[in-house]
Amino acid sequence: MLWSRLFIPTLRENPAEAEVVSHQLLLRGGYIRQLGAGIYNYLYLAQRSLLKIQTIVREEMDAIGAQEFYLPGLNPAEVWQESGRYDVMGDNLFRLKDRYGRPLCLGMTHEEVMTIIARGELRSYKQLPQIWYQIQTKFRDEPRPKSGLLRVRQFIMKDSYSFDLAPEGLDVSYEKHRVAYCRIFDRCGLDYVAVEAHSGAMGGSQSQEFMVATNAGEDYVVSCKQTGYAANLEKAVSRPVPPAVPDPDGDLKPEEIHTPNQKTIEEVAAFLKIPATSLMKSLVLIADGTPYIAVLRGDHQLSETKFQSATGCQEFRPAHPEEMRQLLGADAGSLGPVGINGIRIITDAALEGRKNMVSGANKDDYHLKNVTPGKDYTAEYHDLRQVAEGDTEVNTGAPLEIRKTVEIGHIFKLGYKYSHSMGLNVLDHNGVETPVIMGSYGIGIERVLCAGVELFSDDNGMSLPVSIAPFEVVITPVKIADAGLKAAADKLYEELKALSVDVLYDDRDLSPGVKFKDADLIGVPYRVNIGKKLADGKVELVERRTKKTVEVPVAEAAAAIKAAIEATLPKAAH
RNA sequence: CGGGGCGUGGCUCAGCCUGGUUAGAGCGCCUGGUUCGGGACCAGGAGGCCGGUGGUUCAAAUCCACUCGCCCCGACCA
Repeated sequence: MLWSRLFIPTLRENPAEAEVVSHQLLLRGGYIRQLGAGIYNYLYLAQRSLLKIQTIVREEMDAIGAQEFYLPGLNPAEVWQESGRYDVMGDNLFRLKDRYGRPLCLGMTHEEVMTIIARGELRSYKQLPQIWYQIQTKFRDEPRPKSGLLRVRQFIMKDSYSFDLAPEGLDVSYEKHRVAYCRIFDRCGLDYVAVEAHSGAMGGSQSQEFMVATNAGEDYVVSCKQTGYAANLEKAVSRPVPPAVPDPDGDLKPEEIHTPNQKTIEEVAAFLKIPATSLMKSLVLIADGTPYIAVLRGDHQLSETKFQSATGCQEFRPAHPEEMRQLLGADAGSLGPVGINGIRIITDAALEGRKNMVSGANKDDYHLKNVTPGKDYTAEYHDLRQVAEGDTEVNTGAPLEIRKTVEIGHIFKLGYKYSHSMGLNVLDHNGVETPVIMGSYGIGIERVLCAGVELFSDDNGMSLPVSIAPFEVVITPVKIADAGLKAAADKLYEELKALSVDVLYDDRDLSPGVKFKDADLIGVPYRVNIGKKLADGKVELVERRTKKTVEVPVAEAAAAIKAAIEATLPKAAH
């Protein structure tokens, strides 16, 4: 492609609205333009990259025997009503009406539609397993679109669905996807981790997220370099930092102590001159209308997802001040689990075995010392604690790391949720109607691009992996008006095209600095400078990411570039 | 939905508090010329109903009200 003929509107300055790196660079590099909040135009460069990503996804999905469909983004409301998600999704689902007033919605995913196809056509176990996928635009009315292409209201997603007769079959389909996803993200040149994930409101048992570490992300991943353990913070488990001081010995009885105006853990700890690890934190929560008390070590944080799993509730919130007073007779700051009747108390497992700790006394300005969980109140232990900095791996005690990440893919075992709610059954070997077990697997196409940009950029712009860069190489004659340079560039351009290299030819009549800056900005992985060294029959081959420059004879340039590109591209699966 | 910020040529921003000639700058863009190894230089030029509506005033980019849009934090998020 001739750069002079292309629409690549690069920007010298960062647009004011862009905060995260990928957003800034995609805007500056002329990849995208915003149309509205969370709605973007993908211009030529973005489209080229996204198509390359999609091609990789297709090849790897096809390689595991998945079949590509294309399903509507516009769905009748009944489809979603049937599964119950029309209500569950709330405002996240875009809803509209047709001219006759019939309710429709825009698909966020396609479990329902796929299930409808399946239940109409899959009749026998002989037709299983099936893996169906599509690459489609999805819509979500995000409460807060942000971070450029990372959280948007319209985006492209590869979603696939597996249908199996039995859990063992699902295990196979799931594993196929896991392997395919690794191949896809490897081929896209990303550094990622597959982590254990919370299965969420979707139901289902096992679930893994593919995460890329970046500050632009919104998820946290806990990982261990030594053991390879990796999990979403929502689900991660760890060994807490041991208590700062040992618990007082003896079979002591709870005893009130006056703690005037000492409310927060820090205040109480300072006042009593004991570390936060010797305190108990009591939280009053209203889950699906029922009050609960969650008890944790003073320095620990409640994990919302773990609390939800422990109680099995749909949603919960902290109790209002009046509710706390009404239920426990004291304000937040003096609450504790001792002497409570009729409220379920859930204690974090980190308190198991502790004794003679300090908790609130359920009496303003008083705390209790010598509280022993399980003795002074009934302790029902659950893992409620969010993993914190400094924790160590459960089994080995190896150090854990907490990193901010962005989710680029998710695979999970759906189970029978849709088969049951929507009636997807087949006849098994014995002619008995059996519900089909499903899996669901997604990849955010734009997020793969964003992750590539986030991962690989410097002050000059992006340096995308070869496999997803819009072009593989850019030819930059230093001075296009120089007939000799132009002739050499023309020739190299033709040679590279003949070798099927994705080549961009910067034939613009601009000063070299501008062309170098632009090339660096849009992130083309290789650049060939054709300039004064041509007098010696040489051109420069520059690697964008490392800035490494080698001189090669013009005649060998095309082959050298081809070889460099080949060397970086992992092969497709078959 | 709660909190904060911002809307002025394509981009980045100044001007607004303290109303008053023709609304500015840099970058970009167009024309001509000189340049040509990391965002060149000279000369000339085009481009803005100051987000919208209503109000106050002799007079509004500037003050007031409403409204729309965008960004950020929080809440939320298969």
